[in-house]
Amino acid sequence: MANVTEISDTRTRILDAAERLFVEHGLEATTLRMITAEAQANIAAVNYHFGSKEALIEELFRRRLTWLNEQRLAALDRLEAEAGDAPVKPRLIVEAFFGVAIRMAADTEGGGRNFMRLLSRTYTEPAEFVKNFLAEEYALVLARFKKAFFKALPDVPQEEFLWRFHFMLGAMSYAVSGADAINVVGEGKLEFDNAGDPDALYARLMSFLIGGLRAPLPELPAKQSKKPHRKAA
Amino acid sequence: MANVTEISDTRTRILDAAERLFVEHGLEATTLRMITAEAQANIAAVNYHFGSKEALIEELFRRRLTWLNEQRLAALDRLEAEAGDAPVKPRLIVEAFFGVAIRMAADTEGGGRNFMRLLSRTYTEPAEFVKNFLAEEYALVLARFKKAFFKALPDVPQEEFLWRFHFMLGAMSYAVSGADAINVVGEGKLEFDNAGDPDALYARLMSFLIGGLRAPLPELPAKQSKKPHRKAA
DNA sequence: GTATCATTCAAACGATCGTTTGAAACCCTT
DNA sequence: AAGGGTTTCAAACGATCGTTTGAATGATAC
Repeated sequence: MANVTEISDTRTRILDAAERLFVEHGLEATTLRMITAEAQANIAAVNYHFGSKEALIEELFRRRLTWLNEQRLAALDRLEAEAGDAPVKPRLIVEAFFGVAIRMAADTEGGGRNFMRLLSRTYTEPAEFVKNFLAEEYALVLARFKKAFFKALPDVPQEEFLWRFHFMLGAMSYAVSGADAINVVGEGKLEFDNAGDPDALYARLMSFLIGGLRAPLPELPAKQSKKPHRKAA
Repeated sequence: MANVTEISDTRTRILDAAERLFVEHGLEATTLRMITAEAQANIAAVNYHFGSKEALIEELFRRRLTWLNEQRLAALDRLEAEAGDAPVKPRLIVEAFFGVAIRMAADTEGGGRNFMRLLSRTYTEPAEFVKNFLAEEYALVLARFKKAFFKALPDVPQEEFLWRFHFMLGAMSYAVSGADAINVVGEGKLEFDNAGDPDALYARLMSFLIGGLRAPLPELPAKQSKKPHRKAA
């Protein structure tokens, strides 16, 4: 162990370079040679420091995601402490969960923005080991927030809420992906760079999310009694 | 040309197989050998019928996306014809744009479901040629719908609306991705298979989208007068 | 100075990728 | 039955992937 206080700078350079490149090209299309070239390291350094490309990806997500979810839980802790036995207002829970993420996505220098764009996209990533890893990493924080939401929204059926939460995640994902995709919508006519004004993006997204969360409950089509089995049409 | 009425079944089998596999593994991770194996065709058939993997992907998107967008435009045409000079109600425009997509996503037999899941994910796809292709394919339909929305929502600033439209696309994307990602949220506790009840999903998503679209406008942070250049903090 | 460890490096590994080839098989018209 | 055009096939192409190797280099402790 050469230097304990500044653990192998190569490791960090590789992680940072990988983060940038994964956002730009995707997990599969980014090669270890691209990464090590950008990190100014040798190709063998990846397997030396991480063991494999897969392990590198996991470590890359872990170092940011752990922090992100800790922040989320801490924010929820504060809210629940303030509220005492009363339920926390839904809007505040939404802000605790998504606000931390949007704030992280606003960090252009520290790489938080890159990571959030990567994370958003990865939520629907097909690769099996990524899905499993994310599910595990999210389990605790999701359980806590779901519980808080259920308590805060007693009039909303739980299944309905879970869907709305899912939709909210989608909206946030696209909000963070930002200019990548929205230029398709905006046709370049308007200035669509959320890095230019993260506070505005935050305000916009929150309005939208709260609006969707608090929307009138849908009239669901004729409830098929419990187990329809839906044989023939 | 062997048979004009039933153009080379191999072509179609390859497209269908590719669609299934692309959803499951992603564009990059799906190899031509996997595709031709599933399609019961020879590996060379892809390059014979399409020219390249890239061309196969474009053709795969084109055959469904063209139809989808035609349906969207037709639906909008009907709405505008009914409304005459008056603006069409926002909720109806939303239903025209997203309803067609959700309905397509409900088609489990014809492959529409697979395609919509693929399309949703691909909207944030990093691959350059995919982005360009999608932007081109979407240009017309987006222009029409944006115009209709602007007319229907004169009180909403256009930039605000474009963001909300962007958020709506994200919500729909996740709605269609369905069980893939939502099991992370649902933890398998609830039954989360939108294929089981597409009508319910449609109703849920519409409520959410309309709620978000019609949400109170956000209070944007201190408007930096036009061109802030934002040098130092 | 020397032994010991951690790290870096150039080079090569086998595997697999998309693509190409040239011949065989097939189909339809004459 | 013969011919020409279309489609399929097994096999191979060069390129590039993630990974491994073994020696060179660096830093630390004795």
